[in-house]
Amino acid sequence: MAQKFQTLPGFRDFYPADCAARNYLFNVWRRVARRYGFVEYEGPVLEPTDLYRKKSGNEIVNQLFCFEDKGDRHVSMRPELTPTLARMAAARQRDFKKPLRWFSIGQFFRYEKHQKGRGREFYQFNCDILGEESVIADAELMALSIDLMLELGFTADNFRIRVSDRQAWVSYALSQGVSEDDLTDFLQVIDKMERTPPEKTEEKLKALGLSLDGIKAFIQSGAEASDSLRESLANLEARGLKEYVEVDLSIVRGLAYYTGPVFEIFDIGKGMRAVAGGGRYDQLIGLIGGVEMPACGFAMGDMVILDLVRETTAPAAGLDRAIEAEQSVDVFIVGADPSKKAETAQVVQALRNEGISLQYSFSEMKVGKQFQAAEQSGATHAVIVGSEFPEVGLKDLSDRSEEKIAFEDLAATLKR
RNA sequence: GUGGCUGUAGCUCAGGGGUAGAGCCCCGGUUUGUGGUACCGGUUGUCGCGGGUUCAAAUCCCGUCAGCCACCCCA
Repeated sequence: MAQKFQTLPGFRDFYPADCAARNYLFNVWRRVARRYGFVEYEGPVLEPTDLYRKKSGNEIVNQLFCFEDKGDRHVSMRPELTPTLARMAAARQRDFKKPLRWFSIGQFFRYEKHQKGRGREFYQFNCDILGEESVIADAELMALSIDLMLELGFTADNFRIRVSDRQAWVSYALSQGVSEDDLTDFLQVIDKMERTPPEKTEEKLKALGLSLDGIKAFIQSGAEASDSLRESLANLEARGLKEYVEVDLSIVRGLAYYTGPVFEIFDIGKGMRAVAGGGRYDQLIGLIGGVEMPACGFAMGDMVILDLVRETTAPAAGLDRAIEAEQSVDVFIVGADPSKKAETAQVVQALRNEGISLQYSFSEMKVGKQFQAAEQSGATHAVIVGSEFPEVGLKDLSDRSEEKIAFEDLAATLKR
């Protein structure tokens, strides 16, 4: 009895339809990034574990795919790209004109329990602007993330980008007498406020010398709370993107390293899942790479967004079309005369040389079967190579019309 | 890490102590140069794995592994 193998927990097989879906998403990511003038880069999949310790502390090691290599090095499959980006940008920062507009599409690994929208292996689109202090850079990333959603077929009915400003909270807290050392704790309370009972939040705020009412009033103040929010909002409005944007100061994002505007894209509806998120992190490159450089960026993973695409009618239709197109050919060659095998091969290669994608049957098959296969191949046309060669039949598979045509005119006719 | 649900054909699932089932998919055929429908036929299972109870276990019990979902976390 053969041993049965299956994928490791949290890992996925990509059958052709899955790969087609993934490619569709990658193409959208890449197309929109290019439209914004971003250039693609990539880093190693395996990095020293310390690279991630430095940024996020020791607890993070629990969620890393880490091990010792044969040279006794402590290494990790990358759980994210930002530390790699910080290292790369810092190492050769003099080589590039500022600001850098870099994006990347890659695979990441986290040793976590597998559940909906989350695996141990996933793909992520990362998009960062480095060496730019202007809040217009933040707005540019927000606009880009909105365009990703629109490009996938979503509308204002499906999603919102919720924007906030960590700096506004820091200023508020300091003005209320919160000490520098308590800032991280304070931001965490705000971050968890939505899913924590009010009494508990109140209790924690009291310990910091704050009141829940005061916090609520501050959240109510919205964009008035921050100059950079007002500015980025005005920019997005000028772009005609206002309907997608919502100021929500309750968003601060879990990560400690954000220093300014932060944003998340949420689906509208019961789930309210975050499909993308990011913000400004002006200290991180200095911390990791030793070169002070302001920066902002965001990321979008493949799992939640593809779930959402599949659950939403118009985007799902676009995805399905792409999946079908990727698995189809233009033409199917029907061999109607077994004695014309050489001629069939000649036709096959001649058309492919013209850039036409095609399939044909490798083994002898009844003509009826071949048309069935042609149907399933997604081809729009069938070319029948038979005893009349070099005259061939060109059949339009959708309306079943057929014409006789000289082989030498075939490619040109098909490319019309 | 914690909890709930589920594991039967490639897929979706029914059956619930006594001969292993359906639909879909796949393959072949319906008289040999024309396809989507229809009809006929065919392949596929240690009923997740291990143990226990029983004359008898896919079925009941225990364990284990895996999957899904939620919590935690989310770079």
